[in-house]
Amino acid sequence: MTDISYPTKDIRLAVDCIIFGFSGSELSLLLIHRGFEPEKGLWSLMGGFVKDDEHLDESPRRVLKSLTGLDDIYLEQVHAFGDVGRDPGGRVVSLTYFALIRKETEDEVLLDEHDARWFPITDLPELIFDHQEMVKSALKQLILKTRIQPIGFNLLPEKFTLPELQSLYEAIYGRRLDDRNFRRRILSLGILEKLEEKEKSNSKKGAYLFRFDKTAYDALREDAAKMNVFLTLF
Amino acid sequence: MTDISYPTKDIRLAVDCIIFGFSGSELSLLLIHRGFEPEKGLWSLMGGFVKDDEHLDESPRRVLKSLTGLDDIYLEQVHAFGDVGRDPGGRVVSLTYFALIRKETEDEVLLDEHDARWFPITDLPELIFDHQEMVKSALKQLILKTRIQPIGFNLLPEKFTLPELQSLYEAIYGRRLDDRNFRRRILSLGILEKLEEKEKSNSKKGAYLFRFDKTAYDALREDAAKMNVFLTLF
DNA sequence: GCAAAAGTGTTTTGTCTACACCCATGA
DNA sequence: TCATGGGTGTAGACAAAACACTTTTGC
Repeated sequence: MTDISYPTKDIRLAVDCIIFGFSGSELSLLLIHRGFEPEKGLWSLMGGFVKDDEHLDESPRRVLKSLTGLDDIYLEQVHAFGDVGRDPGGRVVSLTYFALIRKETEDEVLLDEHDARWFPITDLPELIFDHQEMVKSALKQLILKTRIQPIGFNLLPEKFTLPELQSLYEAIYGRRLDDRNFRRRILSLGILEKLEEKEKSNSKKGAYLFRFDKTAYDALREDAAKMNVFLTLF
Repeated sequence: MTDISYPTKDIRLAVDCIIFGFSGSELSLLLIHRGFEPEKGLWSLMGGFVKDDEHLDESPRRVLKSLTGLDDIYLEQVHAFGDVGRDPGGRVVSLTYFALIRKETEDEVLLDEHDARWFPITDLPELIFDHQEMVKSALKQLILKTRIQPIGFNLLPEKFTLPELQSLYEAIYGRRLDDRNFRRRILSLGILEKLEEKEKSNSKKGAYLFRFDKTAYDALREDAAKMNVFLTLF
């Protein structure tokens, strides 16, 4: 939350966004520099108050649009934080959402205006209030969800290489994966469409580009649902 | 939510509890009969408004205490529901919590006073507002969580038999499990302490009682955490 | 021709599945 | 003695883990 007015003594409802991005081999978070008291100078999640006539899930969309210029962001509600006194300005209950965005699609000018910066998830600055805890729970949810739903693709360009995809999983899970096993596993699911093109910016040989095949995934998921069985992607 | 007053035009924050219980071989939900308009005569989740100076997680505890007389209930926050117009009485954002309680520990008199009744999860009555959706998401979370954390024990007495435990998992997952495989798997984790006593109410031979061994589980979980690896219970 | 990343296969190990019979006891 | 639920073992299928070398090509 960045809004500094706390008009009533009643509970106010805010949203805070944990914005994940990925590039190279690093998972990172978009944070904004807090230019006012309290806790001026620290960093915080992007947030805002929920409007009276606004659908809950619209609220983070509006906030993200204002920060990045982007629509169509993958968003998932994480948790409501409501300790009395968590926000020194009054009783604010904050709903957190994590967002997955494709870095380099965001609007640099808007980011600058908000004094926003990307930080590697492994090296975050000090955050205001309970935002550290919010990040932690969002990351946990991202990890769990990634295992069972193909949401990671929202962090990659539409076309991506297998080494890129592997790096992403490694960044999310925080551990190295065996390339051969990774390939075999992810390809065996049949949810990746191999393209003819190669991406040559990372190597001389070039790596084949793939695209996520939503239709194939939906079929896979339906099969699993029919048998009341758990689907694990990786 | 059962409170019928909506004092302001601003967003009000409520909690609704999805109360799971287990007995025999059935997972069930505790619902209350709605005695006033709108939607009088239907059934609803137990709920209430969050108080101005109340810690969020305290709110469902208070609500549950008033309904069942119980403290020390396993509670987990699920999701915030905030469609504009989801509650015809005003803008109410409702936070849902699922609760796991040991049936037969609850206070019958209080339940009667609230016109509360247990319903099998497979055969629920019509619910008010979006409570159906709330139940669905809570059940989904229960299923997912059960796989990776030993929360099911909160639905069983402290001492339980393996057939009981298996029935519980079957009820939660909604499918039959092989007894031999179930036993092998759950025992191999080493998180159950076998007692000398037998429980004879379900069979002539009697089944050994077990107790959840939290210490062993914590050690197991820590090992998994160290290796950044996923822990699956069943 | 060499450095750097992409791509490929096999063996071993362990885990999950499927499946059928004996045991203990109260009635 | 029989009906009922509790308890056990094994073989085969499958999936995961471990592991090393070849390919391509820009420089």
